[in-house]
Parts: sequence; structure tokens; C-alpha cells
Amino acid sequence: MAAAIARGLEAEGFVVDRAGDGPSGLDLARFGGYDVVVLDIMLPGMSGYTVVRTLRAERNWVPVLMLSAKDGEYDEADGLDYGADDYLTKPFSFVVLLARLRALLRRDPQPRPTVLVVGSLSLDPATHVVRDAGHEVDLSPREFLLLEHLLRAHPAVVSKETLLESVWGSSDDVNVVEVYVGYLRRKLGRGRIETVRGAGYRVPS
Amino acid sequence: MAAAIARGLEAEGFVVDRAGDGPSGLDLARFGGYDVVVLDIMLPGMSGYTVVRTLRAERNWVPVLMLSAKDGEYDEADGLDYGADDYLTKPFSFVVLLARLRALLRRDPQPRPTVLVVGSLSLDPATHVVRDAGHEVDLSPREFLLLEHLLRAHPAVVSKETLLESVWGSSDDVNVVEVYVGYLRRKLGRGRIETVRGAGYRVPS
DNA sequence: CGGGCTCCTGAGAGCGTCCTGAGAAGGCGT
DNA sequence: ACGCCTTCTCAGGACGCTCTCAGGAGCCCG
Repeated sequence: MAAAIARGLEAEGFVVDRAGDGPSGLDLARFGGYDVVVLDIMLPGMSGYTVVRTLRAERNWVPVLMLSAKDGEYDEADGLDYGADDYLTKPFSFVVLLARLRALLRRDPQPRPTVLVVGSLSLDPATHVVRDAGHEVDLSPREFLLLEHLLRAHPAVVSKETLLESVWGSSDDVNVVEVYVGYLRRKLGRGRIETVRGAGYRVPS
Repeated sequence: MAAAIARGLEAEGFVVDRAGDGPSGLDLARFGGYDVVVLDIMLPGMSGYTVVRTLRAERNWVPVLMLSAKDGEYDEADGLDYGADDYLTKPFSFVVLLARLRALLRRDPQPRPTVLVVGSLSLDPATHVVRDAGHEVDLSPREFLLLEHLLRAHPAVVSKETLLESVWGSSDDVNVVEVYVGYLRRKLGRGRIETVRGAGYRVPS
């Protein structure tokens, strides 16, 4: 299948590299400097989900088009949640694949990171939707902003002063940050935000 | 020139509308529901580049063929970067234009629909018809425009300020937006438009 | 082991955002 | 001129959000 697609794309003038399993595909995507990645979900060694999630966690925003035999709506949402840019279910015509690829290629030269993903947690700044293991979580504006900053910093530690500055726009009492971290922990689970005594907070992987 | 092309295409069986400047062309392309657009680069009021870029930014994937007197390679790349599907430099023969147009029409067997559809809700900018689960809904012009913008943004959140700017053309009191969201909710059902406190409104999937 | 510090958390007051009903002003067709 | 529809303003009120405070728990150090 991969060979067939590669041949077709080369016939259309694309320059194509091909990987046979998940890990080597991830490496190619990391260091190959590609314009677009076509990614199957079912892969030996590492699922396509994991590949795209890993890329996004490394702040790699190369456009990704996912392929899958599944066609449930949940699967599609999953793929897009993990950071894929488009989705195609088998069977598909080669012409459609071409059209979608061209659409991806002519998008913004620097597509903004649509979704922040860490582990089973995802936050979409555009839709203001936060999901934990696929289950939607309701956050207040302040809580949302705080989580967004923590996720953007992931996996680094962020000091309370920094959070106060960037989320609250400078107030004077850092206790507010502690209170809101408490709110987030109550909604997301205790382990989602770690306290680093004397330094601040971080979201563990 | 535009008149000559229009006559020629009509003689070939196409149904043609024609705009004399950039802004009106953009409006036609937006709401006309065309199968293909022929677009000159040099236009009064707004360049062809801007027209096609605006269309793509609005997720409008109508096939666009650009025309220009320039023939540098850079120009061609520019046009295609902004989202044009093909490019023709003057002078060109009418037969070539016809062939390229037919190729564009053949290309994507499943062009992105111009009708906006989210769930059981559909809005057709061309006919100004809104349906909810097959049942037609009567909207005032302002209500229609507001819903259209929300649907185009789907599933992203749109701030009241943005809506005020793009639907009302900048007033000063965002309460108007709240009132009209109320009107839409009354006609479409409560759950069709979500309030995202502190951020704006969104149409859920 | 005890003191001091950092961090957590429950309670509650105040405030802001958002919703809604009422109604005035304007446009348009009859 | 009349009635209908649309648009927009205004004010009241509900509810959720934000933040403060104070006490308590946990950690580090002497």
C-alpha cells in the first residue's frame, strides 16, 4: 500500500521517502524536513497516533494526513485531537488523496499549533475545548488560561510569579495561583500538575 | 477581455457571471456557489492574490484559475501559494483556457461543499436557506449573517468583538451580539450555540 | 523533635458576565 | 397612514467566576 502511494505521488512530481514502521517513520518525520507527512494508523512498532502525538509534543508542526481503515467518528476525533491536520479513511481514491495533500500544502506556511497535547490531556485554544482521555472537561476562563500556559511550557517548571504575570497580568499575591492550581487538580486529577517546591509547577509527561 | 472570455465560455455551454472589480468578484465567489472561478491578478480595488487568499482563509475551496500578464516563475509560485489551483499567462489561446478549466472541473471528485453543514444544521449562502433537520428555518438578515459567521468558524470560538466587527461592522456595544444569539437560540434550540464564558460563542459539533 | 517555611484548601463575599423581556425607532409593503 | 418585521437599547436579575482570608497540612532544617 505504501509503495503504491509512493509511486503515485512520485508520478505527480513529489519527492517521497518511505518508512516501514512507526519508530523509523517518527525519525524520518523528525529530521527529514518534509512539507507533509502521510501517516497510517496501523503501523508495526508504534501506532500512527503515537507518532503524531510525539511530533506535536516536540513542537513539530509538520502537516500530517492520517490514513485509516476505521471510520467511526470517534476515531476521527481521536486522530485530530492528537494533532493530525486531516484524515482519510480507507478505501479512498488516489485523486482524493492528492487533493487533500495539495490542500494541506497550500495552507498557512506556518500553521499554528492547533492542539496542545500531553499524555491523554488535550487543549485546543481555538475551540476552548479541553479533553482528558477523550472526556470533555469544563473549565472557567482563568482555569483554561492557566492550564494553557502550563501545557505550553511542558515539560518545564513554571514559577508562580511567571504564571501570575502571564495569566493574571501581574497582581501581587501568588496565593491566587495556588488556589487555581487546586481547582485544576480537582477537575483533572491530582497527578496532572506537579508541585516543585520552591520553584513552581509543571505538567509531567 | 472579461467580456470576451465570458462570451466564449457561454458558447461552450457554461453559465457565466462576471464581476468588474476585486471586491465584487470576491463577493460573487463567496456566495455564488460556482464550480470554478477565473480570476485576473490585476483588478481594480483588490488584487486577485487577495481575493483567492481571502477565499481560502474562509475555507472556500472553489477551484480558481488565475490569469496574468506576468510570466516570471515567482509570480506563478505566488499565485499557487495563495491558493489558486492553476495559472495561465497572457497571452493564451482560448482552447488552452478551456482545457485547463475542464481539468479543474474534473479534478477533485469531492469538492469541499459550499453549503455549510454542522450536524443537522445546514446553511446555504447562495440560496440563503437554513435548514435544521430538514425543516426550513426563517431568519432575519442579521440573524442569518451571524449564524453564517459562527458556522464558518466552526468549531472554533468567536469572540463577541469579532462578531461585532464582521457582522455589524463595528459598533460599540457587544450586548447586541448577546441579544441576537438569544434570537438564534430561540429559533434553533438552546444547545445550538454554546457560550464560552469570557471568550465568546461557538457552534458545537 | 520542634520551628519555620511553603503549599493546600474550604468558606464566603463581591463582582462581572451573560441572559432576557420590554419597548422605541426605523424600514417597507399594502 | 397603518401594520408588520427588524433592529437595537436599556435595565433588571441570575448565576458563575474571581479572589481573599485564615487555618491546617506537609516539608526542610537545625
